[in-house]
Amino acid sequence: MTDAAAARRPRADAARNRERILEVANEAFREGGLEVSVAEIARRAGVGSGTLFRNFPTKTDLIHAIVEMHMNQWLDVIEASLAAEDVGPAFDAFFERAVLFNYLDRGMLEAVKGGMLNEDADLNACKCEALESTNKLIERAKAASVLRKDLDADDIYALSAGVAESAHAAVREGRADPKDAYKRYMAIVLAGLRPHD
Amino acid sequence: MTDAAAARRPRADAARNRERILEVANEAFREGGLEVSVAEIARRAGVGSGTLFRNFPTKTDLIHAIVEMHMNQWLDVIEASLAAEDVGPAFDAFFERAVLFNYLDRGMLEAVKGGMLNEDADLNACKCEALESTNKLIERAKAASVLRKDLDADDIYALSAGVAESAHAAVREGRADPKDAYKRYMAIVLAGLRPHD
DNA sequence: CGATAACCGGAGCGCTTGCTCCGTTTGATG
DNA sequence: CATCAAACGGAGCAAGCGCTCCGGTTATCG
Repeated sequence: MTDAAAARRPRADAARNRERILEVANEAFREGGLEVSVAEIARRAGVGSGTLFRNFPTKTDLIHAIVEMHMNQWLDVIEASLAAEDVGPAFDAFFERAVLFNYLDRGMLEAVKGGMLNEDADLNACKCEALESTNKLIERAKAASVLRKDLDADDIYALSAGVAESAHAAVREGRADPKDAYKRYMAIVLAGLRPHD
Repeated sequence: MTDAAAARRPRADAARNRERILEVANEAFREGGLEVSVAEIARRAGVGSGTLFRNFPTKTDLIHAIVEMHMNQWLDVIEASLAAEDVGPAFDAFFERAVLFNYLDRGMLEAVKGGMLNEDADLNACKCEALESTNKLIERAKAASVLRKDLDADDIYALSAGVAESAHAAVREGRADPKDAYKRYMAIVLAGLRPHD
């Protein structure tokens, strides 16, 4: 077993290339969206397209790998939010991170919109876990009366994506500093999320 | 002059084809977004691609024609909203129409997002006129205390696009009737748009 | 009812994209 | 250091795109 594992350990340069491809692809998709060509990514990674396709037989496979990476990081975010003390600020901070998740990464936003999470079993499992944990957070927020009662995790994620899109629109028109363009719209939606009196 | 005008009047079949192409393209873009191919539109219109390109030398030209069509209709919507009596309901109804404008037409949403309005002089003029009229409506809403004071027309359009995207997300997850999926999210944003007490 | 100019359809061009194939190079191993 | 499977790079393929070109068709009008 140890032999087999050792024998199958990839060559050093191969491992380095794989990592570099993921790194570069992540950055490229974040800035340029999923339509960035595979050739472009290979070029930026200083690698032939053959090498790229050996690691990720399909462009979709490459995207999946990156999405999975982000999803796992996201699960940590949820966990951290669940560990916070004050429910009100915790929910607001969580919502801000959800908005930023969509706002800062064109690729992820497009991947989610394109329904990539639903077509892959692993990612779907990840997503279900995230939804479940998020719903815990949401129930607490409802109990603390900082959130309308007629909303669930899916709604919150849908709304966070919407805020990100609104902010993108404002930036596109050159009417806001890209650094915090999302904040005004987020504040509006957060206000709308409070229980009505 | 009459002779020249008459001589240049297009042939009956040509005019019919042009209209049919616009009709079909509008529908195709609405449902499938701007990435619908020109060949596909020609096919659906029962026309050769040569005919299509004679009427609209560029795919962009075709899109411009449709966008202009919708923009003119939109100017009427604004005018009608300005003519309404009760400011509060008028603003809410206007916002709903803005949301629907983005929600029901993938092509228009993408055209706006792609910055097509800013690159064309005619459309840009149309857009400026729309923004100006919309700001009148907004000032009235502010005066009637149904709208935060720190917002303008661009903000409202950005937010309406965001609501449409949120609704699209909900529909994509199969969690809402496409017919009125936008209503819940719109209500939330509208609540957030009220002046804070 | 010709004659003719306007109009038609679709084959085909050039380009880009995701992906494959294969001759060459290179890191690991005894 | 020699050996060789493993990994490399990039030329090349098929498919799809926007767009052009041209031989055939047809609406229009004297």
